[in-house]
Amino acid sequence: MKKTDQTKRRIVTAAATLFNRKGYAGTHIRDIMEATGLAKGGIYGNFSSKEEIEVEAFAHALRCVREPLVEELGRHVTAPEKLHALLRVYERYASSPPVPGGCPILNTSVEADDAHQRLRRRVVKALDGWATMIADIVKQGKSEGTIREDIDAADLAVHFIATIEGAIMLAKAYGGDGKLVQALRPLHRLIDEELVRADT
Amino acid sequence: MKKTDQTKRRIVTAAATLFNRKGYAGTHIRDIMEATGLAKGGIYGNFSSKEEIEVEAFAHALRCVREPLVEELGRHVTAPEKLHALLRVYERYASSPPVPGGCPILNTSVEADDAHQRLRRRVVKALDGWATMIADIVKQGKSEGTIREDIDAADLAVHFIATIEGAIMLAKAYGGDGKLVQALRPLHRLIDEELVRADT
Amino acid sequence: MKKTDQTKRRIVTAAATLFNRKGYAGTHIRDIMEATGLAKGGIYGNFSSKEEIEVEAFAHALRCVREPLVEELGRHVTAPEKLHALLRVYERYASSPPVPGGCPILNTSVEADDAHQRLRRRVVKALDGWATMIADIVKQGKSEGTIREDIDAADLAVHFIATIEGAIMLAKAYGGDGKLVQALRPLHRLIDEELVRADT
Amino acid sequence: MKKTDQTKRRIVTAAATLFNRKGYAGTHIRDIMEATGLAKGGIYGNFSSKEEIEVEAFAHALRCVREPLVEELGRHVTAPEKLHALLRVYERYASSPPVPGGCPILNTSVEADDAHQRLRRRVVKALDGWATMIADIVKQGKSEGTIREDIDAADLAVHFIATIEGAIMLAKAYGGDGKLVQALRPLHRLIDEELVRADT
DNA sequence: ACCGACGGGACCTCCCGTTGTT
DNA sequence: AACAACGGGAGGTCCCGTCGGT
Repeated sequence: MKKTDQTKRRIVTAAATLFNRKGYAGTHIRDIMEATGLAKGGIYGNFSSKEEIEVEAFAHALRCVREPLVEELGRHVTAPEKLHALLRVYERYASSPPVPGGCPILNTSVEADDAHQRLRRRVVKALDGWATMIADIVKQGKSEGTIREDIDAADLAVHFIATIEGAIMLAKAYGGDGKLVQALRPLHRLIDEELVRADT
Repeated sequence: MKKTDQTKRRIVTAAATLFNRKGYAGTHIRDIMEATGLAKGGIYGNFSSKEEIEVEAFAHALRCVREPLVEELGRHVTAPEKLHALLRVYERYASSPPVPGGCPILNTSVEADDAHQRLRRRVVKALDGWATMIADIVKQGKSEGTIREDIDAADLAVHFIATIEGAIMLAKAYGGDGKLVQALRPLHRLIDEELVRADT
Repeated sequence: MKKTDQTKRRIVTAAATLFNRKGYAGTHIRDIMEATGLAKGGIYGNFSSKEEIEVEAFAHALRCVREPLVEELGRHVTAPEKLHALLRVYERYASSPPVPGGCPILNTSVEADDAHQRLRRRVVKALDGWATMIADIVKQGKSEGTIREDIDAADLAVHFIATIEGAIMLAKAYGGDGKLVQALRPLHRLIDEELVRADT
Repeated sequence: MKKTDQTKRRIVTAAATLFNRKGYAGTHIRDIMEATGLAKGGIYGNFSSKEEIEVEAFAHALRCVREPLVEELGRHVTAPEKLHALLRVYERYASSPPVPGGCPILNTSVEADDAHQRLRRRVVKALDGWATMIADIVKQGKSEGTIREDIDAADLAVHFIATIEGAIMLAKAYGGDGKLVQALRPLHRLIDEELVRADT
């Protein structure tokens, strides 16, 4: 029972990286075999199909992405600080991403067309969760008086997510983190301006 | 000569849509055959490989994306108006995209890993061209006095592009244009605030 | 009418060389197109199928092989001289073959299995003709008193042909004419010994 | 490990016959599938490419050719006897060849043009080995006093090989072993004459 | 008479998933 | 539980031959 879980974990971990780097269609069972050192039987004994691996690997990638973020947010107190910290977490995506290959949400969303409804639904759920997380920070900021009351939390959350994801795409295309920092800089300024005005 | 070009165009057009919707790895020659009504001979008589189709299809998709944008920008005079118009063009991406399947730059960038260097370079070139286009509008705004002098044109361009691309990703994931509009709204406000402050 | 023949000749000549070098299965219509500068229509307007080209190309190759041989034999009078001359003709096969690629009879014979009965029959006819030619020389030698009466003309002819063809094979494998000369040398000696003994 | 080797052997054996009969270009994977009863997965699980099968099949064919020859030579003592025995082995090539389709060295040599350098090198190696084997017999004959000292071992070996190969070609073309025996008969006589003169 | 586009099919290779085996 | 062999099928490429056009 424990051995099984360990092997499943090995497969899922390796697959998550491969899928994130080469896409779902571009990653073959053979790649996972090589990455895990397992034979075919070892993989299909733990998963019934490639799609099942895809779903679990995506879930695993999400956990890898979320954990360090939540941890980092826990280190800060006020909402603006948390938002700044969130941006800084993503600014490190190019140099040291939680899962190699960029943001799994972005990558999966782009590839998950009509033929991958299962993954598409998971992507939406992940995005909803992420948006809620940001919106909650904004609400906290309103409660604690650090963020203006007339700011639409949902709007801001969606705006942040969009910019962050687009910035990660740029980072992947250009191959460095320069564009990432550049793209997110206005968000830092946005946070400070909301705060300032909140005081006024 | 005319017949060939016509058929090539038919292939490229169909392929551009297919690639944009299902990805490069996820689109098969068979799909292109069905979409064009051609047999294999008809396709490989005009292109020597799938990769060649990919490259030309991406170029075609770029033209489809750029043309309506340039056209729309030409209808406006001042820089802020142009920037608003640019955002509005992309807000229509969910309901009526120039190429079905979302933004070809985004989609190609996400799929183009180390194994597709040729496409990756084209993506970077496209992004550079787009950034230049936006930066030029900002510079024009400075000249005409509608945009503050201390705005960094390049930063703003990258920020816009990131947000727009991320918003298109959201639109594709959620399946409507609600998130798109939501994500871009702060950019509209940003434009107006730059202008206001420029007056001050 | 004259133009057609000229084009057919161009095709046949080019095809003969290609077939002799790369084999029938290994030569494609595209190769013939490139070698002749013709398009598909130009080829299939003169021949109804690849097999028809094969048959005519083989016939052409045979003529190319036979003509210089007959011509050379005509320059000599006695049978032993003719036989020596014949061997010398073939000793030049490696450096300057009448058709590039070796002996078309050998090449065609090896490739012509059950699926190429038509070519196989032509090969046999060519071999029969060649054997007859050699046997006739031997018979002439007997008449003129230069060759012993108890020599079997047919046996000698077949022996010569076998050795010559095998020697050509060696020349192709090794890439020079050293082995060719080496393999045929005993035949020269054989001729002289037959003559000497005939005198005894 | 045992199962694999068995299947590989099955593939190699079947392929050797097919290649020898229909040529390398003329033999398709489908033919090997039918001959072995295996599916594509079974073949490409044991060999990475058709070329790899070609190389191994040629090596196998060589072994099939050499073994009975070496065995037969071992049954004789003196050099002339061995040479006669060698010829007799090849005289049986038409009726019962070690590999159906004729001599693999001949067939491979004829087909192996510039595009098959790997096979061509193997052919040369096989021919060298064969020539050495014959030359060694001649040298043994000189030592034991059954063959004249002034006979060039290498020349004789090459001559024998050429005649034998050419004779096998004739046998394949004509479809019986009559020509084979006819072509090799002078070699038998040559052996006896060398012996006789050695005594003088 | 020749060109060039195309249909249709075959070939090699690879890939997913199953099965027998250890 | 993991391995290794295999079935079955699809994908990209190429190739023969036809047909409309010039």
